[in-house]
Amino acid sequence: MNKDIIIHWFRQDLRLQDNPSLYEAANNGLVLHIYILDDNSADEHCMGAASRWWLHHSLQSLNKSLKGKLAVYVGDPKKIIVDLVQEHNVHAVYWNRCYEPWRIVRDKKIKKVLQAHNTDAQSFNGSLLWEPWQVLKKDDTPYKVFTPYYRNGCIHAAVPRQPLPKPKRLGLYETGTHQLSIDDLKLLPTIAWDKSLASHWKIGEMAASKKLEKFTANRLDNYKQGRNFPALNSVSRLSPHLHFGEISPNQAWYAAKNNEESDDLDHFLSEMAWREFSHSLLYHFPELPRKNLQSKFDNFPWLENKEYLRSWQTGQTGHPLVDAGMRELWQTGYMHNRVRMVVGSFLVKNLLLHWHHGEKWFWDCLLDADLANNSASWQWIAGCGADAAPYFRVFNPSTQGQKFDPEGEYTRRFIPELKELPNKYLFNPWDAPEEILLKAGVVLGENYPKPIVDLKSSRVRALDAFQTLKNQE
DNA sequence: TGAAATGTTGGGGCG
DNA sequence: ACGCCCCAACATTTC
Repeated sequence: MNKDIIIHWFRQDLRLQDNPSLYEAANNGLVLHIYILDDNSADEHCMGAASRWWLHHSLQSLNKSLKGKLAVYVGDPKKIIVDLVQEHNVHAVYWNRCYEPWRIVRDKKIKKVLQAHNTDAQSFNGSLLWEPWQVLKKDDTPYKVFTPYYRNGCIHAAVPRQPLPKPKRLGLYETGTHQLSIDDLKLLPTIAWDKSLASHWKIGEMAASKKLEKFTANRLDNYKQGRNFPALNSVSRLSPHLHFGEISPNQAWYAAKNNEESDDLDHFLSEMAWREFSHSLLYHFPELPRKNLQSKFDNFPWLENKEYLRSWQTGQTGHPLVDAGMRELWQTGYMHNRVRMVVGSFLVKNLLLHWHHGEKWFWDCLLDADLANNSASWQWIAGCGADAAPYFRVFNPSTQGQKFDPEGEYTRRFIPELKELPNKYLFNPWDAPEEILLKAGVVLGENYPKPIVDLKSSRVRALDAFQTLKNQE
């Protein structure tokens, strides 16, 4: 009978480096490394299909780093962990905190039960630079505006923890009775739609570290400007790695800081801080994923229109930059941030569909789907969030295309049917003279859709809808 | 981390 | 030389 066994429960921290819980566990005894797939606690925010695909591969990678000793389970974590504690004389269970409201509720219960079993249960900070309860205004209420949150709150809070090394020994303990394999979690899709995803991503801690290294070494110098141009390779694309914890924000923060000071560096750090801000909002406003933070939006006259929604989801709106973004999402599990804003604005404003529809679709399709970031960002673009874009800030997808994809490289990459169309009409093919369309082999309504809404009138319609809220509140 | 409408200014054409 | 108009370029306001 071994009294020194500690469980490290992997959750959104699928890495060995800079893992506070794992570090503590490995320094104090034999470690039983576990992962539990819990599909029943999250209600409508059960993990989406793209995320499950990523998770499968990330677990494979982690298991390899653990020499095949990662024990995986499916079901209720409370029952599974309590059973393990009793069967193996585990004296402590450690994990890194997650901030989804359903997880907070669940984990609190587990902590209580473990304490009742005289088992030490400890949680650590492995996913955020600052804990949401540490960055508060002077009156102890949470910040609702980003700039003071970051400039006053974060910067005056304690500096983020320096990354921890990988533990010297992993203390790999095996239960001996364990049966399930990662394949048994059935995370991969039954129809093989994931082939195109695979060609775009390398998954796992090693790949994440390399990507961070390359980003901070080569590309940070043009980040501030370059991040607006979806055709460029100027953004980090670290978001899925961060979401699954293949890399920690602390690692990214300090890797970036090791470069010389610059506007680009500052901008990258502030983008990292947006991630912190979203998590803080979700923590302090647990209804963020469903409920408008500005309640006057509860009466917004959203449309219900299945055709609109379907066209948006499949990248068939007839507005090239919107369609390019939506097809990028479908094909790669990712969308460039500039384009996320454009498609978001288009859904909520030009199509007048509820932001929940966008939030749901992104949740299912994005490899970096993250409850805090996704909810906060949709509320931001819809105008109903805490520090949101004003509702009347309607993006014009044609103008945005001309500004941020001037050569059409990004748009043509995902809409090959418009490949031959000259730049002048790439973002407004409906204005192109007949002979130019003919020459480019484009037949609107046949091989590329006619626009499902007119930009000018749909913008006016959106502003009118917004006006109806004016008298309230 | 908007875009369109409206206002202002200043240069050039022209009577 | 002058006033007038036009309009591009830029600034400000509004949604």
